[in-house]
Amino acid sequence: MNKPKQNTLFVGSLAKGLRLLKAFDETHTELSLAGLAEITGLDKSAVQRLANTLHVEGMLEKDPVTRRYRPSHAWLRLAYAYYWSDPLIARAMPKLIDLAQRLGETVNLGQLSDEYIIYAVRLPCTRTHFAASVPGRRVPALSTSAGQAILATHSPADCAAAIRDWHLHAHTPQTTVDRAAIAEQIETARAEGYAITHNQMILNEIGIACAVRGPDGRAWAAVHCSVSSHHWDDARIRQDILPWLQDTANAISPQMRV
Amino acid sequence: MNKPKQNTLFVGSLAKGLRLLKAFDETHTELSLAGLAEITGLDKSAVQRLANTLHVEGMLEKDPVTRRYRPSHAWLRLAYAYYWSDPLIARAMPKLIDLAQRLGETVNLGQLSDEYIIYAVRLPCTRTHFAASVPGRRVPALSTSAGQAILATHSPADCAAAIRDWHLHAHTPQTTVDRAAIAEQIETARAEGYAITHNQMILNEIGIACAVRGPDGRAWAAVHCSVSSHHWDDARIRQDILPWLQDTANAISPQMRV
DNA sequence: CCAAGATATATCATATAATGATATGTTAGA
DNA sequence: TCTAACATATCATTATATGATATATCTTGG
Repeated sequence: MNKPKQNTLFVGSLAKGLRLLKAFDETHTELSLAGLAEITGLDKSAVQRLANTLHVEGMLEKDPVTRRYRPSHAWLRLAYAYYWSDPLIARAMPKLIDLAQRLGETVNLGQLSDEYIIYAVRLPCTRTHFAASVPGRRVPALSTSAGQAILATHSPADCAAAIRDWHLHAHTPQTTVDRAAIAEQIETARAEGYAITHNQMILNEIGIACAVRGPDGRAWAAVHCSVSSHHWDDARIRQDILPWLQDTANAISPQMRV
Repeated sequence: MNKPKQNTLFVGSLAKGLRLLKAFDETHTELSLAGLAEITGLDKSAVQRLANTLHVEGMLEKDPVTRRYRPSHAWLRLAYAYYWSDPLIARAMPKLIDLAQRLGETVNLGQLSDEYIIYAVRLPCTRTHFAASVPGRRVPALSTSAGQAILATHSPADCAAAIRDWHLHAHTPQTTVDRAAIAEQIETARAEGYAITHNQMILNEIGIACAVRGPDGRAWAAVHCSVSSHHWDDARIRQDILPWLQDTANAISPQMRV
């Protein structure tokens, strides 16, 4: 039917099965066969067989009464395997815990994943919206302080390309969609060594981030702190949060050769 | 070749692909083709095709130099989808955050998953071992305070069957492997309304848990707190932790019909 | 309460697409 | 440099996934 990839070492049935898994997100928390068929673009029969297989294999929960499918606990186990596989997580975790306790504010570890920042670790210290309290959320990198702090460590060329090409999405009316303005913010971040954003993902939210640099000086992750503008202003953030944040980011960064 | 399940609505290729995903865990953080073949029991060619497919579809990262495969960020996104799909998580999260802040100790939400407790939410407030700081870990239910608190809400028959049949694993030299002793502990939990365990997963660790009951009175989840026996004894736990823990568990439990 | 529409489940002949053996290319270690 | 282990590529074969269709079941509105 569709032949999107190279042949003979690409197993289409497996790829289709993965489409079912990826169909679930914030807005699709449980799906019927028909719903799955619509989202994935697969025909009824295929969805039936694939969903049944995933159910038998423990990857999909099935409500016996509504017959709808939901993600299973296996999805959490995969995340657990991820955490062990990424050495950065193990190095960062104890320091992030200390930081969160010291600040009393929500602390995150954001990682660059293509054009997006994915929050791999979240340590919420205060009630926030749900999306900010569970790991795995993915948001456009340009709109986040973490993304800006990371990009500020990349070469000017890579950085410019990112500012030009990467996706943007106005989560709030005040989300910065002007790419020139974003370029300026990143330049500031390059000069100052940290990034601050306002009202990007949600109103009255201030994000502040310091990059976790690799041995070559470039960063692929950032320590990030999210606070409410009701309780904090930029001056106090710079005074009471920034120093600890920078220390933590530096401590996580692997030692450079002297 | 192998025909383990019913036919015609079971897609073998998809099931095999899932075997590759499940091959990764604490001890297998990155795997070569040969390693994957060994763990999954699939032949070289199958592993080659399936791994390539998972890589192309973004489910496996591939180190260009070692040619080894690792879990990708997509695994975290699946967890994110899970969190949205489980209504208990949304209800529990803000209350767990409050509890963790109040206690200053690590707070977890454990859910019963077959014979195991899977820690869906972890809010570490103090440095612990890595396994206890990231969500998704699965441990035998009988060995955890969360599992005992949950089982104590089930019918005596179900409870007895669980104590008889469920898997046990001695994570420490002091892990309780005597099923009669576990039965007693669960009876105590039934009477007291909470469960306490010592040195089950790691030495010098005290676990305390209160069940989150459903509308029918039975529980499938528990709020759990893990503290060090160096800093806490049972008396102080009962006085300074237990009341808050119980309040939180009750607040998460859906209202019963009056 | 019943009928109509939607949705889930089951069946089956057909050819596509997965299979696994083999061959070639590449890396790492002695 | 040679050798062993591993990764990648190729290909004929048929087993396996496919999707159309038929039946059962649930849901909804009159």
